[in-house]
Amino acid sequence: MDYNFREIEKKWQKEWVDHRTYKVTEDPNRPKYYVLNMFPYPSGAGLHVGHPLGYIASDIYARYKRLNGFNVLNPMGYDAYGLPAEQYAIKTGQHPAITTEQNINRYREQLDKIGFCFDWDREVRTCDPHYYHWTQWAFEKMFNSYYDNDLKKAQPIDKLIAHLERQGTEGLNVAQGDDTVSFTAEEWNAMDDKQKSDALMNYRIAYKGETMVNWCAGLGTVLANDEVVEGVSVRGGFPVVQKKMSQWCLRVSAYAQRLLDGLDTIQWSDSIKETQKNWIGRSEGTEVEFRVKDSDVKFTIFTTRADTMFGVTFMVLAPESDYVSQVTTEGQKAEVDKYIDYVKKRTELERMSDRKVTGVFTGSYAINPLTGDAIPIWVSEYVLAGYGTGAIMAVPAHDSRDYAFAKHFNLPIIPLIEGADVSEESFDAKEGIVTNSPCEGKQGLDGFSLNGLTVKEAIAATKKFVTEKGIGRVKVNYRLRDAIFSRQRYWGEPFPVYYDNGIPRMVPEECLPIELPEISEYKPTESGEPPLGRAKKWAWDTVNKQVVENAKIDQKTVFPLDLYTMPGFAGSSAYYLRYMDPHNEEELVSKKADEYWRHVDLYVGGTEHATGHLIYSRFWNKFLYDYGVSCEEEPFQKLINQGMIQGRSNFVYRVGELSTADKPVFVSYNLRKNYKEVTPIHVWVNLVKNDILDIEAFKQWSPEYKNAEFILEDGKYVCGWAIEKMSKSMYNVVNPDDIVRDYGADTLRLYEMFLGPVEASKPWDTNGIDGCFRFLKKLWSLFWENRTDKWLVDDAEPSKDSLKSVHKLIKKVTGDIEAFSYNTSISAFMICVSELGQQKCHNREMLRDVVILIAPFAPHIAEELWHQLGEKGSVCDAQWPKWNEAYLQDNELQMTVSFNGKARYQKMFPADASKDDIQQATLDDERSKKYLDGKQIVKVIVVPKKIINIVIK
RNA sequence: GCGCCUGUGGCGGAAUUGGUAGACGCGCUAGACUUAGGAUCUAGUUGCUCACGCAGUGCAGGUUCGAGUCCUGUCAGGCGCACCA
Repeated sequence: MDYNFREIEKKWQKEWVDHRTYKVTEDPNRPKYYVLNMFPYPSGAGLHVGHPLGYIASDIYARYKRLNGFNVLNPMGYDAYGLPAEQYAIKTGQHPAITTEQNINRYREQLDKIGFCFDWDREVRTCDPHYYHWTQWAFEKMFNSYYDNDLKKAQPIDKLIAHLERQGTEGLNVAQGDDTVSFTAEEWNAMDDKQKSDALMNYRIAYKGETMVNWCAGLGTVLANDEVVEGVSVRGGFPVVQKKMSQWCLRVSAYAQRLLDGLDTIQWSDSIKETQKNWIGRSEGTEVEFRVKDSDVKFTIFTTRADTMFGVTFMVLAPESDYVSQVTTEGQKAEVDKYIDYVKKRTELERMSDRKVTGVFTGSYAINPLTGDAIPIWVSEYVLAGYGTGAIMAVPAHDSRDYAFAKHFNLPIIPLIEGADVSEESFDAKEGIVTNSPCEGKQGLDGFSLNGLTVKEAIAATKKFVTEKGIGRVKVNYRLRDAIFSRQRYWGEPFPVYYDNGIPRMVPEECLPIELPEISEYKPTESGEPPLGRAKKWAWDTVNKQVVENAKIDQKTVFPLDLYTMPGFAGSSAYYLRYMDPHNEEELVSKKADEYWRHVDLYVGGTEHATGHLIYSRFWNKFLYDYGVSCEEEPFQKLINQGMIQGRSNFVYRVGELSTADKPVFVSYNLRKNYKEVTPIHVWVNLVKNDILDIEAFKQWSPEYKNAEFILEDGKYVCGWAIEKMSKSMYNVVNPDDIVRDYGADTLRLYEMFLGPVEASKPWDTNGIDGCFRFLKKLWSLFWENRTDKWLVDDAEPSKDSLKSVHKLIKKVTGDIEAFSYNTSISAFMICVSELGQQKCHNREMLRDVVILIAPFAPHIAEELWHQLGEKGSVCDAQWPKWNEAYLQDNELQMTVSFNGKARYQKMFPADASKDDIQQATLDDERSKKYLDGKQIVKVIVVPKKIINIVIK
């Protein structure tokens, strides 16, 4: 009987579906394990071989855990909202739901062929109202919450309102917007609804704010910071400008410290933790208040170099800063306005590509609180409005940006560190002894001086001094910005928000979900409203039927609904919780399910989500944790980042001087140097095997190659190759379906893992796949003799060698899977199977263990062999074998004898020989005499089981 | 500029705590069986050398009886952040 993978795989995939082999339910008697893949966005292109890499890796781990007695949750679903379906809809008028559904079906078909152990009963789709119900619900919960800095957790907004009613903003320590507002209880109580609503927006975790946003005209929508790279949109590469707009935002910044601290409690790679740390950007410094000369205006700056306060020679405000208008003098107003106008017109891209020194003097002076000096206040775009306070003190001697500015505008530079030469460039290092603080002949405030201290000491001393004097305070700043949460798009979750006289109100919880309406066209409206502006009738229906009735408001009133939709990361921020209890209509996840599954134990996905999804969902989960909805503060315990699979393109070489329009001539790779005009042309990789072109297939590939001629080497046409991104235009996309058809799913699974470490990026190269295919055939031939079709399995006593081979394998594979070192596991399988073959071992027990071990990697063949061995049930429910150390021991040890660290010869010893025996026997050995030869023995080092090193002089 | 990671044959990649570098696979070479081989099997395959041997993990040093592994410097490639005060 041959290894007929087509029949085997078809048969078992059907059995698994029929028997619900992978269905999982909460079972308090078994330990749980939660394996999760980042769910895919179902794109129209379908899967290529790179996509399943992570799924296979996690599938192996899930199966391994199950074989070890764990109750394993391994779900799959779809991140179904997204831009491509919507852009396709704009072009063709086809509803994105239809496109998405088609793509999902295609994905599912492809996934099913690979033999994953997903529990499809738990599938979720972010675009399903039963699912986004809970996305909207979480948003409402965030709207109705604020962040208490003392308790370090989210709290119901009612608690804050009660505080405001009692004592205003007095004694409040909460996360809030950039402008700290304060008012009394009387003032609060005197406010009308609209004013109160506006004031609360400053505290809500989900809030609507007038903020600087990344506006992408090309996409017609705003974008979050992680969706913009180098001034252009990640999707589409359109330019992005900064614009002030009223948008929904999430106060992610409130959780900055917890997001940072949480990283120490989870097992993620250093590089991704580092990326998140950078993104959060914690920076400890000092805030100092500067008074404006001849004015009541005061403003605050943030600095990490408090030690340099004696060297401040000018101040700089961000162009967007509110202080600009307050400090600009009449005489400078025209020039400042002109400058601000210029800055506004520049896109992010321009700002980044040309870093010109620009700026303008406001006409005002600030008073340095330590020296009493009056220093000019400037405006420049190099100071960012979004970071710190949007204002800085400039110390040109010790900051390169300030230095460039000072040189350009001829402002003074005072060096503050002994021996620092600032004639050519600034001295930015945070080291040295402080001088000129204050300068000779001058006096610091109350005699304050930093001279003679190290930089570190000076920073500490200044912090202490300004705090005591009440002119400053220690402050921690974060680079992490609040997430802009609304998009001017159609294909996303609608906001459960309606407007009552301009006041945003949440749709009552019992009316959720607010379903995405049908609209006639997917473009923005003529008046510039988002696409949902076209859904007037729907808005009326929804509001009246669902909201107004419920709120018992006059039926004739039509409240406008919010016309925005939520961004892509909304739906992916809590999907791991929903998988725990996907059909629950009452809550996001039941207490019981959540407390059983708790959190994802193993999360597998790409690094590209490091500063997006992986930050947002940690934030989202922490918020839900504060309310006890999620019982773990960190959602993803261990994270594995699978590498990207690049494409391996093949080329044919067209010879210009020999080709005509209807008869092109191609030269084989190694002969191309013999011709002058040789043009490489991408050729579809499916027409090439082991870099040899299938000439007939190539001729049929395209009409223009019908009459092609070939200059061959050794009777073959050899193609060139290159590593490129896997893409249609390079003709290097490899479809897993083709591999499954030609080699089977088990070979595909093995080969994807054998390519290299899961975490490494590597090119797909089908050339090596035969090795894995051969291995499975060899495994098969331990059971069946191909020629005679004879069943070989017997119950004869296994030899010592066979026991050793199999137990070595058990030990190796167990260790390797735990370490996600799948490629070395497969090597071990190859060695073991080849050893058993040589030993002619067909022992039932040995083979049974091998079948269980291979089951996570190649489940189909394992299941088939399992049944042929006469075992009952599925191999999935077998018990993972344990190795026996006794079988692994040798009765003889082969050790290497070296002299002065140089290996010389091999020597055999009894396994139980003592160190002294080994040492003596080695010194007595004839071969040793040659190297000893009258030299003195300094030391003998015996490394157990490995090496004897004799140090001689 | 700051931070992080990686450098091993023709290729993908192996090497517990420092202990015979190159496992395993691809490719290549030779042989066997074949009408045939892009099937299968066997043997070989880091380089130089007929050989004994010698050299060898980006480069230069260091620690050690012994370094791919540890330390210092340096070069190259990749990733993240970036006018963040």
